[in-house]
Amino acid sequence: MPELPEVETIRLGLQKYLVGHTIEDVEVRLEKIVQGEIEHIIGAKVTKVERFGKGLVIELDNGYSIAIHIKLTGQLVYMDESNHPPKEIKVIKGTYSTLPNKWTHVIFKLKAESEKGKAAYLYYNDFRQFGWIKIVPPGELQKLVFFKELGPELPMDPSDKKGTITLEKFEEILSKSKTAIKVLLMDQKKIGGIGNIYANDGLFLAKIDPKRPANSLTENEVKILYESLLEVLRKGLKYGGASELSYINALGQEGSYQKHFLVYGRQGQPCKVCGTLLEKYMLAGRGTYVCLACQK
DNA sequence: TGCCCCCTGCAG
DNA sequence: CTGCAGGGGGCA
Repeated sequence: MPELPEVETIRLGLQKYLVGHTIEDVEVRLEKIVQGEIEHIIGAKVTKVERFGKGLVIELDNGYSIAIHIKLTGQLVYMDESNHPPKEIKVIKGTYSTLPNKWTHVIFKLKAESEKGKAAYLYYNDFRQFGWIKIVPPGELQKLVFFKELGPELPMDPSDKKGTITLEKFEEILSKSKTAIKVLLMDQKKIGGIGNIYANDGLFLAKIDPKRPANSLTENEVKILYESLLEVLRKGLKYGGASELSYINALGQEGSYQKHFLVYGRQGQPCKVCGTLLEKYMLAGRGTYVCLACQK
């Protein structure tokens, strides 16, 4: 998923449905996914769900938190007792199943919020098993490598100015690096949240060649790229993320940004601007999609 | 800064 | 069967 718009979509769902629930029990079916001591979160209540780049943090009322990274194929799905009969959710492209299934590695059992409320479950599924869940003691979140080294983000919400990357800051980040611009955009230590889909689409929208050294962009190109990235990220969020392989939101629903890809995954198909057939090549080990006519 | 690796499953 | 997949950590 697993880029900023997808993780943010999951966060919005968890914030809505998880907050207020008390964790009654945690069933770990695949040990390597979970680090830390489970007993510290039993009996604690969820107070808030935050996102840092592509990482999620579930905050608890006893000061502990649950840090989660779903990597490429993790899923966090909330279901309460009203889910009868159990609905099927997408597991992998073309494969649907009810929960829990063979890819469910952790199950959080949640108490009802009130006597009348319904008990619920939060399932963590991950067919490639790359994701992780860490039980973090109070105040120790910043000790995790992922959070310690995560760079600032682009301001998805125009009103969110704190700690986000302004155009001036973006210019500064690019000017200090001669790495290929696409590789820099995806470097989470420099900029948090952008992955392969939105880097490809953003560069296309800005008409910039992904291989260009970051510091070779003109002032105007930097400005256009900044606005293009914000546009594709916001569009991704608006469509609830891109469900290519296995991404689904906190209720198990698919997003639809994949229907609006500009260049990602569209090699051999015509450019939406000029009609030239799009190309694909590998750059730093990642699929890179371009219109050779539009992007310079 | 670049490569290999962690895994499983699907497309070609 | 081989190669590739929204990520990123650890190593040279």
